[in-house]
Amino acid sequence: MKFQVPKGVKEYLPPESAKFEMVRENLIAPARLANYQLMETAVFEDTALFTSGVGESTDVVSKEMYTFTDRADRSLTLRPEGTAGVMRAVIESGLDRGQLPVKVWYSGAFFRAERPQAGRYRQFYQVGVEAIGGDDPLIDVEVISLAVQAFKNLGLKDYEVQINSLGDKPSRDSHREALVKFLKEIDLDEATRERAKINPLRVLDDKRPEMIAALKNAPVILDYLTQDAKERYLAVKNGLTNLGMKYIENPKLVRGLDYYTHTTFEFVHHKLGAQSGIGGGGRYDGLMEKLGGQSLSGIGFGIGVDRVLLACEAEGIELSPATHLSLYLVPLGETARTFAIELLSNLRDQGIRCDMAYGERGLKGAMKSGDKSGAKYLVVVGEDEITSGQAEIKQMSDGVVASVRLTELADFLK
RNA sequence: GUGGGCGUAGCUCAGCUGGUAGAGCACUCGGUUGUGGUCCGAGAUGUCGCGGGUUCGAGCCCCGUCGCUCACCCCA
Repeated sequence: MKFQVPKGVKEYLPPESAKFEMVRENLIAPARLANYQLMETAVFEDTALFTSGVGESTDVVSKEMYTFTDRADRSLTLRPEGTAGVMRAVIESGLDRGQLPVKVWYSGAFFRAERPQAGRYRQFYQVGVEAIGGDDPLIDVEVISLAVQAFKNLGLKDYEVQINSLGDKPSRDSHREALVKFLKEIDLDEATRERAKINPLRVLDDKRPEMIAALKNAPVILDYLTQDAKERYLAVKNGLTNLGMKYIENPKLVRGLDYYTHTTFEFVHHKLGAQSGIGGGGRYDGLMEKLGGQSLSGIGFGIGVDRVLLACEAEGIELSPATHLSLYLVPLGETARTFAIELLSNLRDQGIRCDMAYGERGLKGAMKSGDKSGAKYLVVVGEDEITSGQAEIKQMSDGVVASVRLTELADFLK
């Protein structure tokens, strides 16, 4: 039996894994600077959390969940998204009874049982933030700006920020009424008619050219916003403009999860294939209450680490690891090997990144591995060096050699 | 769930109208008993995805199957 990685799971192995690490760190950094704190929540949850939180009618819940039964016959599901779990944990722990807003970030694997494709995996990685318990439109601005800042730090350019407002309940209700009426008058295929019945809003999201044409004059929610919703949307847009952030209004932007209200946004990259959304999110007033908590609003985003990595590659962005090996030791003989491992341990104690040639290899072979390790310096340690305490340290880039006392190696490398 | 493309060495791939399996890179050792990268030499590695069929003979043709991949749907 030859085992292989489960279908649709993308693994990151060295040396490419260094790029993944870089991307993830860059996505997290702006959130840390803005006082968001880490939240590490359950990877699997009670299935009902997602069916009621994310919404029965969504594709995610209706056909993409990894659901299983445990030994006590509980129905559990591998998390397909991050917000519901975070909300559950906040309510459960009472974090929302302290100072507001609660600002948290998370990073980890999520699971959806879809047919794999470029940039779409069954196990994928997201970095997300949530700001819970604050109605200030400036929080919406902050959340969007965190993502934009992260993209900027990475050097991403060829993408756009799309925004829309889904309004509050009264806005949605009157728009829904108009939309249903509109949809009744045009020709729809079976699947779309079905979707229209469950959640007409999502019909607008159709990307097929003929549907886009048919929906050209469909009522858009922006025309049905209540005064209040309109003002709040305007405040968000003004906030973005004040920060010098470019965005494109997309009145048909409807996100795939049911809990969104008011501000919604999506980051779309231009050089990816069909899966061009590198992140997205929005406001979710009402979600917490629906999950059994108090009535607090919230807003957050999820950014796909896998897709941002692909986007960086598509733009030709160099993602080299920030730190590399500074010293490589080549021991000659058994005594030297024992000496070397001890020396390594001391150096690492002082924060030096170092490695050595293990095994009994010829000098040439050991030098070669030193070369490939990418270390900045190399030191050969044999009987002579151990007795004299003096060694030659070689700079690998140009072969220049200097003399150094072994006891002063750490200082030399710092 | 539906459709297209592709499965040959660790990796990237070649392999003619069917004739008995190859290159480059990487790896190990040596040329140089204590100094890498270049060069030269040597070595190791394959159930040609799997199963069946046609044939004297199949990596190549046919059928099935599994996997990967891209796209639809949808999303990170």
